[in-house]
Amino acid sequence: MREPTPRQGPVPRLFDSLTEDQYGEFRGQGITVKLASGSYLFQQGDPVDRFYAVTRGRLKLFKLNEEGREVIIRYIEPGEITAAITVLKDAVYPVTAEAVGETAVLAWTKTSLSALMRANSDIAIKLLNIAFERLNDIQQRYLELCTEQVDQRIARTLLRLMQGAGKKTDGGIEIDIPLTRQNIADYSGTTLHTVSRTLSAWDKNGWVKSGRRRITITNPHELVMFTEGSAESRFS
Amino acid sequence: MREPTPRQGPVPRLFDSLTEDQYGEFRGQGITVKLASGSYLFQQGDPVDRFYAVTRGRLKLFKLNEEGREVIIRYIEPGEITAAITVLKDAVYPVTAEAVGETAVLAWTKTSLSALMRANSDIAIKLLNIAFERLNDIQQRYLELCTEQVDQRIARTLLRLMQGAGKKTDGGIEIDIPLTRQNIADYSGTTLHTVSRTLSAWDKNGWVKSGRRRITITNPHELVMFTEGSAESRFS
DNA sequence: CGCTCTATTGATAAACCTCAAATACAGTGG
DNA sequence: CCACTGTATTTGAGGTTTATCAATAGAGCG
Repeated sequence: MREPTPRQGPVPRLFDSLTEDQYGEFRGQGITVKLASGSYLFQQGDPVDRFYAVTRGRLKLFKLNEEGREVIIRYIEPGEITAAITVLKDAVYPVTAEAVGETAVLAWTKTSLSALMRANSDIAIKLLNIAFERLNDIQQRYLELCTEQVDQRIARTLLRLMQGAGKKTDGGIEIDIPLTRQNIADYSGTTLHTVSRTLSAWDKNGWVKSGRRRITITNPHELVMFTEGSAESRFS
Repeated sequence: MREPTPRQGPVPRLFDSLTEDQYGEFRGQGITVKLASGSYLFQQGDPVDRFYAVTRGRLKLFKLNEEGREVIIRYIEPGEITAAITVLKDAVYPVTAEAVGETAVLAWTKTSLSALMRANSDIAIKLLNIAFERLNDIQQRYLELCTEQVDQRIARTLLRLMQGAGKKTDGGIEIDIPLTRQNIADYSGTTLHTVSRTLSAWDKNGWVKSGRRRITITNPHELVMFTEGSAESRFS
């Protein structure tokens, strides 16, 4: 009995505990927003007003420092949510959300989510779970940034992107996001030049194939070995 | 009408929404654990079984990488909680918690916290708030680690420690935690040598006074300016 | 007073960034 | 189909930051 609105994407994991009726009703309260590639859903410093679930495309969440350098916090894939802090308090978004490719999101107001939380206590638990997962992820990456060399971090970045947006092709697993060298640098904590050099080396190695805004991981296993292997197996 | 158990420290902010009776009852279900300085409350990889609030002293939360390098995630001060993920699922601790100085914590079981959450729905909200705060904090530090130079990060580390554990003295604000240069390095993402050199310079500057395991910030204002000032005002 | 842990400081080296220039690529409009 | 344009990528050279290595000095403790 879902489908009071036409199906527009995966059901966000947040709503796993809802019945189809409950989800249908809640979904009906949300507004679909279509975003052109590169447009901002919200920006760092804006007052928080909505809570979002991505249904198509993806969002890049990033922070800018004072000098305008961009650091990518994470990509929000279809079925994932963002800006959940909306429910809790008046705040400002701590990050900017930019659409990567043609993207659609569902947007709900503060009040609508609060009502849902009151009606279904599992939602708060689920939100808490998601928050802890993200805390874990960023803490792990913080560790890596502190202790690992740049090529190891780039390898990890590719594997993470593969995890979230990998598409099996005959040549390997393609990362289904148009990514520039700069984007990968912003995700790995380095510069586009270093990323370019590293990918070139791995291209020759046969670990990845990459072109303009396109990366295919041809040998995920070696890449994993490289992230684990503590520096002895640096490529020659 | 609190005090079914003797008062042993501040009421954790998590419990703000409880009445004194409710808090008293819940507190009665917790067990006080005393920790000698340097002992571990739990370790990275242990199965999660308890949820804790610090009542005296403090906990250092850190992660170790494969080579044994330590990275400090945060300090848990009296009145703060940790290991809240306990309530949610079977997991392993993603960090190690070590007592810094003589430390006391209250420990509750999974079931006891779950019961409280069912009885008082504000607890889940409060937990969510705390999780978001910590997410924010680590994301901000992740940004800083990506974009700032080491002396700027050390300055920020000192200011953060001052915020959490600063004690006004006649000479300035003393950080009331015994910290080695290595500790500060582990919190700033650098080495003890670099920290030592930097603190020496700032000692000559008159910004801080530091000795063995002891740091006093004599000029917080200049230190703040330094974190904001984008590199032009590097000390001579 | 010797032992251990911590801190300081210098010298050296490595990793990586910055700057610069050339090249490749994908559209676009003629 | 092709030249044109803007963006993305590659690659080299050189410099800076910061880690590493090594040696010494100081502080606290039994």
